[in-house]
Amino acid sequence: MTKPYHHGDLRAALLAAAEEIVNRDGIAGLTLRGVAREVGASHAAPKNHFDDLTGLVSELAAVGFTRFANRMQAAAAQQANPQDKLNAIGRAYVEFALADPGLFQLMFRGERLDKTRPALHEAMLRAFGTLTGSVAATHEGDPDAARATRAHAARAWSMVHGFAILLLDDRLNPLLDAGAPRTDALALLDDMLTMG
Amino acid sequence: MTKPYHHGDLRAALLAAAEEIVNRDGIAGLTLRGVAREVGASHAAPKNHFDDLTGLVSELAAVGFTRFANRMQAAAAQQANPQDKLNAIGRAYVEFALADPGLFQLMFRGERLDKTRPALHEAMLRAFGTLTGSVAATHEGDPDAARATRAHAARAWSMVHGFAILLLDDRLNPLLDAGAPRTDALALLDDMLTMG
DNA sequence: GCATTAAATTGACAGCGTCAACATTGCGGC
DNA sequence: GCCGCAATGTTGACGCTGTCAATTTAATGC
Repeated sequence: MTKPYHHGDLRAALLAAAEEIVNRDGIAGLTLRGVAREVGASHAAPKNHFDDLTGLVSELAAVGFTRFANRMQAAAAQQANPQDKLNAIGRAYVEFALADPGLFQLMFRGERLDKTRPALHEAMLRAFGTLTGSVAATHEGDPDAARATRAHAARAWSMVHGFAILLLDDRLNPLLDAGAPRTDALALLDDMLTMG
Repeated sequence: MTKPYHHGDLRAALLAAAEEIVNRDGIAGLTLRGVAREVGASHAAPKNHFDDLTGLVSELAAVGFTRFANRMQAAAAQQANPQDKLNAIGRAYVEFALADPGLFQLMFRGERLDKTRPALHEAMLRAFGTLTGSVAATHEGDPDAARATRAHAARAWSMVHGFAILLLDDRLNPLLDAGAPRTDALALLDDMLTMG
């Protein structure tokens, strides 16, 4: 907690400002100079903490994936049997996307991400491991467990991810109640998760 | 076929160049000036045919969605029963994404798309209508058809879309055969589509 | 207390999207 | 067949962006 140099933990301030901007103005509105401006620093200040825009975006994505993994684990912990845990993770997945839409989209924008950064790589492993691990738990004692688990994990993950992405991009509107699309979306997700 | 003005259908040439660039260099490499440069026009030439970058991107997305819809319809036409048609559409969905990755990602990048453009709006309706219509065909005579169809459509669409997106972003690598990820991905998709 | 190193600023550069002013080309009316 | 007009394309400028090099400021290590 050593009060650092000139500003007072500029690195954390930049990350916080970046998250606020991306959730408010979308990814297109997230700019290196804009973030610096927001915290009252010079336009090149971020260079010392993150090398370039890819660095800032990647570190912010790491923060996002860590929180993402925590949410999913917390949701799973409130359920008893494996299938309920998996459904709770799916719900947490979509709820995270709805709560922090800009951050969520940034986390899955591969082109501006350096996945070899340790913080990001580790956070991604933890988030995806939570999901795939929960799928594997529903296949205990299954004869052809390996193959079934792989397909099941890919299906569960693709389903909730596709739903979240399409939802954030207003692509599912034709299927949703025009009056309350947000809450209806979660109802629709429940139908998807619990149908045959 | 009237040979137009100075260039010779500059509009079509710009769209073709844009598609080549986006599939080669990714979305980040698609620039208004770069497209103009590619076809030997001045940097502001695109303004006459598309108002701005959003216009060019939207018209290119319209081209993409039209081709996308055609591929899905052609795939469905080769199958007899409704369930096979739906699976064929899912396969065509992912194969399109793999064949034209840049174009596919651009088509689902809502922030740079003007969905009110007639060409884009119509092409999107046709593509998504193909998919949801095929789902509805599997629920003929179903008692609670409306609700079941909605959830089924959302699930099928989310599944193939999430799979395509995660695949293009190298997110599914942990689940894929490292030796031949592309072909293995289609095998995994088949497992997903045909599992219980 | 001083040298060294980290942190932050300043100024510059090229590339970008966009706009306004201008030049060129092809078309329809006579 | 010519002429005015509208469509098409070019040029130049503006502010914005990311990035780099040079410089200044502040905190740390000895």
